[in-house]
Amino acid sequence: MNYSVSEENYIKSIFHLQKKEGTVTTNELAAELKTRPASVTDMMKKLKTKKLLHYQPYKGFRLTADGTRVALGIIRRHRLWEFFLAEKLKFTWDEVHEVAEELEHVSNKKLIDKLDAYLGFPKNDPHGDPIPDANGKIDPGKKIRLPDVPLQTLCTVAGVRNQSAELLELLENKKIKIGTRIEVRKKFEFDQSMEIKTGKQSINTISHQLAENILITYDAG
Amino acid sequence: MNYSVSEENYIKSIFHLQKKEGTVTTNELAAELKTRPASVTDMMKKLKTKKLLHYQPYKGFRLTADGTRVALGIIRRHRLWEFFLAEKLKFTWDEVHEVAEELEHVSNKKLIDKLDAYLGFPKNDPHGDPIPDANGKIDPGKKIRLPDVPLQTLCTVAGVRNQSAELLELLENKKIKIGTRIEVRKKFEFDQSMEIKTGKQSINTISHQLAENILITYDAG
DNA sequence: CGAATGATTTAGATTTGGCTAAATAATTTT
DNA sequence: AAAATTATTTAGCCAAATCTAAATCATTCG
Ligand SMILES: [Mn+2]
Ligand SMILES: [Mn+2]
Ligand SMILES: [Mn+2]
Ligand SMILES: [Mn+2]
Repeated sequence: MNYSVSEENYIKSIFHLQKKEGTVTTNELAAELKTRPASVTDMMKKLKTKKLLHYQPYKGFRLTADGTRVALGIIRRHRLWEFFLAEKLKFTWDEVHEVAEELEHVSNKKLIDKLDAYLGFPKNDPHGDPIPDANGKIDPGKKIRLPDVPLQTLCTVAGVRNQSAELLELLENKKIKIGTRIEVRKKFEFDQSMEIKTGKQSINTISHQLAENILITYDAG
Repeated sequence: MNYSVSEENYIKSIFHLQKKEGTVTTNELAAELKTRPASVTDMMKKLKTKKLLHYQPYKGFRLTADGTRVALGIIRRHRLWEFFLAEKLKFTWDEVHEVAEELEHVSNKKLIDKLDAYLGFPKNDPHGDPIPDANGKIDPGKKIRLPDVPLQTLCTVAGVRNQSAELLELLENKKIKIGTRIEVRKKFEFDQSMEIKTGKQSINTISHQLAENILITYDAG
């Protein structure tokens, strides 16, 4: 039940990559981790024997339920430290990630749970991303940024991250408001723009900047 | 200028061990780190090529000035985290060491200096040990526990760690009071008792419990 | 002094995580 | 449906940090 820094970095990357496509390829993961495809294959075999990964040679991979639980633990640590760094140590939001990248690997449960309590059980890190609780659950009513929603998942607009007139104008034009039902159909690698379906039928393309400012909740159930 | 977790653990252990005897032996260090003498020899060669160590085969080793600087950086990180864990996260003093043992290896200077500031530049960790400042200096007027003083180093009694009648009675009997000049002559492994010279000539043996409660400062210069 | 003893180093293996180059599988073109 | 291209895995190395067993150095004692 204890994983090396290297294993943890692989697990976390797989978790993030599979949000986009459901399955992760060797080359994608190698690029993300700045390593070589052959090294990825080696680690995949290892994580498979540890039952953290569904993996068939040549077919890509996905985390198992166990793997997902481990990933959420790492993400919890990462985001709690980011919150601490920004809130208490006065790092700016763009500096916290690099430091949290190291702190996340100190995996003492009592430390993290006490840190969580000390920080007042924050719901989101300084980038707006949700912080899993001690059981690895993300509050079901929790607001998530639209780019973090998996494809083909129906959800509901719950808020925006800033109140500028420019943003509100754009939202009005796209007919997106609190309560709008929304589903991401496709994400374009090139500029992170995405095709969404809102309401009953209308299909629309929105920029990454816009998507980042839309918060949603998953639908009940 | 960046060292592995393993290198750091070796460096820190050498620093602590050489306080007692000035020089450290292979077997001592192997016992301390729960590893084998052969592994120690390998690492000593490596630290020597990095100029952190004075080392002649069969002759034991000592940190160089560079090695000492590195050691003080690790000790600074360790003790600041211990202070944080006790003061902010409400760990008890006997729980902090184990967690700090991991956190000390996250060596981001900005992180540590901001943590120091956030904590209000504490002078001592929860065990009473002094915390080196950002330059690796221990406040020259800082109070150190007598067991942490190297052998044959003249220093001055500056305080005690508790005010119980029992302690004061013993101190009076041994003729130790604030301002007494004191020098540790010998430490006995068996019970950590030590032979000290106080004032002009009197040689005396004191227990570890007593020594731990005597705080000293180094003499000027 | 010269053996015996104990401490230390050397030699040779092992594990983990990484790399390059070559082989093989899958997909896309023609 | 081949051929060409791209993706992935295999094979063979390497470096760091460990270990065990054997060799060597240093010290002590008869
Ligand atoms: Mn990381
Ligand atoms: Mn973040
Ligand atoms: Mn450590
Ligand atoms: Mn301490």
